[in-house]
Order: sequence, then structure tokens, then C-alpha cells
Amino acid sequence: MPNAFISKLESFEPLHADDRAWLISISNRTREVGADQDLISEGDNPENVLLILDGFAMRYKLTSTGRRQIFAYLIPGDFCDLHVALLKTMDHSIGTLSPCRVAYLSPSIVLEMTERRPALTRALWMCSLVDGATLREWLVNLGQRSAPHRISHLFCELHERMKAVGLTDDGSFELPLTQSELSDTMGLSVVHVNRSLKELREAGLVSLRNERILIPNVQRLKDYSDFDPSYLHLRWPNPGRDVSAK
Amino acid sequence: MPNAFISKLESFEPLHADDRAWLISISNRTREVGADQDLISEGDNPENVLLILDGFAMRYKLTSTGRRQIFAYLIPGDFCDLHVALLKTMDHSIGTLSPCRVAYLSPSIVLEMTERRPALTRALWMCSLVDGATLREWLVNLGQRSAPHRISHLFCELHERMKAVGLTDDGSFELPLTQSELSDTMGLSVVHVNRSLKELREAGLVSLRNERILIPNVQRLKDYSDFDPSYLHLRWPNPGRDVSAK
DNA sequence: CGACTTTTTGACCTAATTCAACTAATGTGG
DNA sequence: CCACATTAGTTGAATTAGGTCAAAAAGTCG
Repeated sequence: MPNAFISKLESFEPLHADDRAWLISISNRTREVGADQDLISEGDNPENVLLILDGFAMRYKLTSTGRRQIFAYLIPGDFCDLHVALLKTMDHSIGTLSPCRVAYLSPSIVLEMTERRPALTRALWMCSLVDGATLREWLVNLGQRSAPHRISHLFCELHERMKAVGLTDDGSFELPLTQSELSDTMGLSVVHVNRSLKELREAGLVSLRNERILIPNVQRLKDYSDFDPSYLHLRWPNPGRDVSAK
Repeated sequence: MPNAFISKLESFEPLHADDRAWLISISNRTREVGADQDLISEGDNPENVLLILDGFAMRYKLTSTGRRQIFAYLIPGDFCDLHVALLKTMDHSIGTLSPCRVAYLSPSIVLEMTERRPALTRALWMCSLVDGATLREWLVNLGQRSAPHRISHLFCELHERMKAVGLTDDGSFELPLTQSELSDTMGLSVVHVNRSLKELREAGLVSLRNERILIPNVQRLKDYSDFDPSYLHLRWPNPGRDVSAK
């Protein structure tokens, strides 16, 4: 099984075989979690750092008026909160969107890494910087773009990220999101998301069916979405490494 | 002159006199910068870490369609990008909103700190976590709240942050923002910002004039805004330390 | 005092929401 | 494997929040 986490870290900088082996060895204490489960809830003081090995998860927060805002999708290779150690409590929740395989990294493992594996530490540091940059881009997205552009921009981002961990098949990849989840991501109503998707579909830009997205022409979608991938800070922005290309 | 940076760091954890003295000593290489100047531009590879000693600045980004999204306000005591060292280039800009006094911290100073002053390092680490949490809260704001609530929520946040660095006078503080800047923050048109402000003013919740905001009843505004300050992770959420209270 | 920027207001338009109904999926227990 | 329940997706009609355009009033500043 190709390790998405390693692919992701190596999209920032190449790793030594030694570090790679260590990463594989620590990813063994894993758990299977069903869809729609909280991995960490707001207010928790989590002990472990979680690493998504398989499946989709999200960061989200509920407002006191009962609305939900999703502010990040976690895909295979993403991890939650190296830094959480410092904060007493989580100020948001992390929940699964699909069944996930999750690794639990103990504090001692994290400590061992930060003290003895500078390249890995740097790569993880990078990850959290990229998370921040992504959040800023989402803010631009919500603040400045219309519904269809907003949605298609998200699709471009997810395509890019899935490609970086080898989970795209050309312009197609798994996307287990309901329209309701999309609406909570985009600050739109479900109905309007539905209509916007229809518009994208009729323009031949994207089609979604049974938990999979198909982008017939990725470049065309990027142009449409005003998508500039530089905020993801991937080392190989253009060529990529597709499943199909292997 | 009370050092806002120290106030801010101490709102996370108390500092030793030694660390405090060191902070004062490093804040001496400063520069005065006029309003509406870029301190760092997108694409730069900045050498120094900047620290705002006085005045208002912002993080922002321009889209290819010429729109601007502001994603953070920097107030006295805030600093820009301890972490920027790792990223080759800035993916957004930082510009002044009012005349600012800015300290330039050289890489060697930062290095000295991270190696010899763990308490300070931890406090700065905290700052960047809080920046992240704030960004998430802004996303909730843009995604889930109507124009007037969105704006008033921002005012609550700024009040809380200004209070933490001793720059509020009861419910009033300096706020050198034009309505156009507010609109680029909130993802709204200037006209709509104007009308929303009128609504808030007529409800007796806030009034703005000559670069100052007055909140007659802070608690009432918080209730109106659904404002929960916990994301700012301040140690003293309630009492605060007002100019007027001293 | 002009030139310029910011704020305010009015009239009109459009994007997005709400409510409501209906259709397709998906799943569950018998 | 089917009947039923439940969730997800789709569509229409009416409404509203917010945008655009345009122009006037109020500040700011050399």
C-alpha cells in the first residue's frame, strides 16, 4: 500500500530512506473509524496526533445558532495538530466524512521525531504552514467569488492535493461529500449548491456521481476558477504523479 | 511607553524579568512607516521578522480579477511570520493601514531566541496558533453570518485584542479603517457595509467616528454578534486590563 | 480655496435564500 | 428480495440580502 503521508512529505522535500522507514514503522498503530464520527471534538484535550491514512475527514465548528462551518478537508497523508499540545483545548472539531483509517501518534513519538529527525520536523512544519495558506485561500474564496466559482475552486484544490498523494486517476478522484457538506464549506445553501453544480455540469466543467468527481479538462476548470496552486507550495506543481501515469 | 508586544505575550503566560528586558532591548531597531505602504509584498522573500509596535496593519491578497481580500489585522504587539523563513516566498502581502512603528528582528535574533529563551519561543508559537484560530473564526464569520453580524463580530474581536494590549479606553479604541477596507475584509460591497454600519449605529450598538470606535455596551454587542472569545486563547478573558482601569 | 477621498443615500438589479414539493438513491429488517 | 423508511438530490416559485450604478454630502489636505 503506497503511503500517502510519505508522498505528501516528499512533495515538499525528498526524504532519506532512513526517515521513510521510520515513518512506515510508526504508522502501525492504526484504527478504522466509520463515517460521520468525531475523531476529536471541540473542547477536547487530545493526547495523540492523528494522521489520516485513508478516507476523508474535515475540520469544522458549530455556531451557537446551530450552523456548521467546515474549514478544511483532511485527505490521506494529512495530520491533525502537531501543535495542539500547546493549546489546552481544541477550539474546533475533526470528524470523518467517509470511513477512515487513522494512525495515532503518541506524544513520545512526536518528541522523538522533533528531536532526532530534523528533515521530518521541517516537512511537518511546512505542512502546517500550507494549512495556514490554504485557510487564507479559502477566505479569499468565500469573500470574493460567486457560488459556482467558489465550488470549482475547491475542486481544483482537492484535485491538486489528491494528485500530490497519488490518488487521482487523470481528472477523476474519490470525493465522498454530500451537497449539504459542500454547502457548509462554502457558506451557501444546499439548494444553491445544487444549482451551481448543475451549472458546472452543464458547462461541461465537472460532474459528480457516486462519491467520485470527474473533471474532463483540468486546465479549463483552473482557468474558470482563477486557480493558482502556488499556495499549496508543492514542489512539482505541473507534472504530478498520477495513478494512471504509473 | 508600555510595550504592547510584552503585554500580548504575557496574556498567554507570565514572563521572567530577564526575558522582558531582552524583549525591550531587541525592539530598538525600529522604523516609522507611513499609512498604505507595503511592509512585505507577495512574492518577496523577506529577511526579517517584523513586529508592529504601533499602528494598524493588515495581511491581504489581491485576486487576478483585481479584488482584495484582507485576512488579518495586525495591531501593536503582533508580528508577521516567524515561520516565513521556511517558505521560499510570501504568498500574501502585509501593508500598513495607518502610520506604524515597526521593529525589524534579524534572523540571528530570532535564532538566539528560539535556542535560548524557551518561554518566549513558546509564547510566539502560541501567537501563531492563535493567528490560525482567528483565521478559522473569520471563515465562520464570512460563511455563516449576515453583514451586520459579521461586522460587529469583527469589532468584538478587535476590542478584545486591543484590550489585551492595553489600548482600549472602556468600550472605545482607535480604529483607522475606511469602509472600503472593511468591505474587503468582510467580502461585502462598500455600500452594504455603509448600510450595515448605519443599522448598528441606529441600534445603539456601535458608532464610528474619526478613526475611533465606540461600543457603548460591550456585552450587548457580544451577545448580538454571537461572539465567543475563546478562540483568542487569552488567559484573562473577562477582567482585562483597561487603560481606564489602571 | 479647490482637488480628492470617504461616507451617505436612492433606485434598480441579481445572486442567493427559503419554503415546499417531488424524485432518486440507499439502507434495513423481515 | 421486497416493502418501507430515510437520506440525498432536484426543481419551482416567492422572497430577501446584498450588489451595482450614480450622484450628493461631508471630510481631508495641500
